[in-house]
Amino acid sequence: MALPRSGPVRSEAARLAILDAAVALFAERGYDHLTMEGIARRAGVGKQTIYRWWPSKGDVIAEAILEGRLLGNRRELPDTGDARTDLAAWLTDLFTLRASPEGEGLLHSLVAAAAGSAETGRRLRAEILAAPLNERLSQAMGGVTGPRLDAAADALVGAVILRALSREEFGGDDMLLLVDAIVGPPRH
Amino acid sequence: MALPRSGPVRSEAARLAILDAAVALFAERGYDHLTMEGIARRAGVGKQTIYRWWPSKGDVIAEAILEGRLLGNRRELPDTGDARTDLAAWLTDLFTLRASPEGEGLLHSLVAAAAGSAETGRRLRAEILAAPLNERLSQAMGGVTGPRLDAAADALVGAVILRALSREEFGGDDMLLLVDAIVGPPRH
Amino acid sequence: MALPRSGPVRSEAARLAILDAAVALFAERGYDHLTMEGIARRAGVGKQTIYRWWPSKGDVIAEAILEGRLLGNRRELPDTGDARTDLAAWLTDLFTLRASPEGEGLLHSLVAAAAGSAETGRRLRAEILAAPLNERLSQAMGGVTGPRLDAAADALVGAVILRALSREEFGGDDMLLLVDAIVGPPRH
Amino acid sequence: MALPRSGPVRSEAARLAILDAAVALFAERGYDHLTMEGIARRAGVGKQTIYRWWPSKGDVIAEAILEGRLLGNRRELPDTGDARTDLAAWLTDLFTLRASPEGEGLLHSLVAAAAGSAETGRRLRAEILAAPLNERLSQAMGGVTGPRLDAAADALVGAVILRALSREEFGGDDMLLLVDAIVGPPRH
DNA sequence: AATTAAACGAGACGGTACGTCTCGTCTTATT
DNA sequence: AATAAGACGAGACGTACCGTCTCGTTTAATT
Repeated sequence: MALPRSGPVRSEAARLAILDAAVALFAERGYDHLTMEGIARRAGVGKQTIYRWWPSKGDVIAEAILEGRLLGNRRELPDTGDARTDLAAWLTDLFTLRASPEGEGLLHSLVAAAAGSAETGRRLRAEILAAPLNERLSQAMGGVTGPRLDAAADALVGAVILRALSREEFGGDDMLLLVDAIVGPPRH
Repeated sequence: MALPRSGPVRSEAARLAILDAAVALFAERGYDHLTMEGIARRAGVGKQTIYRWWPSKGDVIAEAILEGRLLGNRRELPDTGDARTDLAAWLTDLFTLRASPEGEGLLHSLVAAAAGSAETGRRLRAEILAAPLNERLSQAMGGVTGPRLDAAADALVGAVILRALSREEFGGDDMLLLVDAIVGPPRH
Repeated sequence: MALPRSGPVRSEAARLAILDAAVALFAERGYDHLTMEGIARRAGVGKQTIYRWWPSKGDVIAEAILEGRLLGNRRELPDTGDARTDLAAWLTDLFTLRASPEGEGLLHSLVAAAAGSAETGRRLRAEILAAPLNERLSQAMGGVTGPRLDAAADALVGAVILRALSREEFGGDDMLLLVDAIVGPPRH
Repeated sequence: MALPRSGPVRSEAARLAILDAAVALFAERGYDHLTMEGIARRAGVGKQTIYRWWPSKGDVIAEAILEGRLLGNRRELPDTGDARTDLAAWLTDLFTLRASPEGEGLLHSLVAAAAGSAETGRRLRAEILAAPLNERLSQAMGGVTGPRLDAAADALVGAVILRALSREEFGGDDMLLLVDAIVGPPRH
């Protein structure tokens, strides 16, 4: 039971303004040009109001991910009936996140954020590996679940991240190859 | 034809002192506490001497990786005769890189460096996925080479990186499961 | 005619807690480390309770002076029969106010408070130049009163303040010399 | 003998810009609205450049006083032949320093600065009590010098400061009375 | 007794300034 | 010409207070 306390209550308007500002700046300039001061300025908020609720910029971003503000609808897989091509298409979409107009690319920024903040790391993986992927992947692998499925999901997404980090190109054929390597070759 | 030039030539002593200092600070405090100023101080070198030869701290680290100063002998796989357990052991070793005494863990720092610097990203993957891994993996997969082998290598290493980023635990059994998922189940 | 009003009246307990806290912090850390927030914290009082009754920290201190909490019994002169040495002793006592264990010295703090707040300035002079000094000084000067006496009193106290501000030393002999300069030389 | 050092030398342009800015802001807004940040902004200088050479705003102001930028020609006494009226006129001029267009008055600010900074206190007294006053005062008192003269000078200036602090009015007649009290009555 | 309204404690809010740290550039004297 | 040293303008860091503004609770005088 929470002990009641008098006094003003946390301002939801400020919270939203901060997350909005953080997301906008993150998209525009990337994670490591993101500053607490910049967020406060853009949000029209005192710095202390950010520090009061989040210990670091990483945790602000983590909360934004949790609310689905950074990945948008990228979490949902297409459904053409062919799980193999659906998975490849979704991975390609994830991969191309890395190229954003200015800044270092959203995917690199997410990875940088994850590297710097435990909470962001946890949430990023949880978001990306959300239900839709697991479900479809499980189907494609003949109903596998548990650690075996987790390993496959991590391998799929991890490979994409690794190639994005290395600035390797990754064509549609490569993506199909990757899916096959993990899901198994197409059955005739 | 090289145009002749008078005056002193680049100081190898300074170059080494800078790389040594960068590596030491990187290991002690992690990538994002690493500063140009700190490197110069520790190396006993003017800041300009760093800026003259490297555009950013990411590129200093990239050169250190290239010279094998950051991963040490972690590039070499054990050889017990059983490729499956050798690969799992090597991946576990890579994964445990993430826990360093202080700072954020070497693996997180390497990932942060890779996210922030194209050159570091390229070199990091090239280093980790060096010949030893490819060779052994190829053997374990029955002589596969080319894009098919690359996909498997990326999946293996990518999965480890993703779990490290998410601060997920990753036991020896999980690692074997992962290897099996990609290499294929153990043949009797 | 006061318009009648329901509701609680001003809390004397809060008023005293605030003045106590202000005096304690003033003595410990000096006028310019004194903060409204610190007073509220120490007094166990909401900030608004201070702002409701005083417009600034200077006015809180002014009220504390008015109630004799800052100068204590320093307002009273010794009485040895010899007005000349009594005055010198009292001035020396005032001067040594300037050396307090920590902080900038009570006298400097009082002067800073007076410089920053009109009300404090008025009260400080009124307090220091209170009846006892005027009476004794008048006697020593052969019954002079009015502007002539005021000028002498201001000269005496002002000289001490000026030397305190300049961190000049001021020995007992100097103090006698000062008294003589204003009161006139000792009559045989 | 100073040990030789390579590297850039202190920028005189920056030093002057800082002192100019400090003096301007001091005059416009008073000592306690004076901020390091404001000085840096106005001077077009990094904050570190101020902190590199002065530990506090008090010391910046102290240096400005030392260079005669704050009191201007107020240090010089008029010379009408009558020392008594010259002294009174000069004291009146000093007193009216306290009324500046906006802010708290230059004299209050100087006193606040002196209360907060030992160096400023020392320099302020040295500046105000400079040679011209001492010389004229000595003449008016029949050639007195040494501690006896110092006491008189401190009494004169101290009385003016005390009345300024207390926001007491101080007319020309009062000033003559003060001079007489210390210098002695006019000889016929 | 019930109503009403202000005083209270607590503390969140948008701000400003603090003093420190690092950035990348520029200026010295030395080698 | 490259170096070690480090001053410079710039600006972010995380903290401390400012003065204002809710909150929910407590306390009186008025109904």
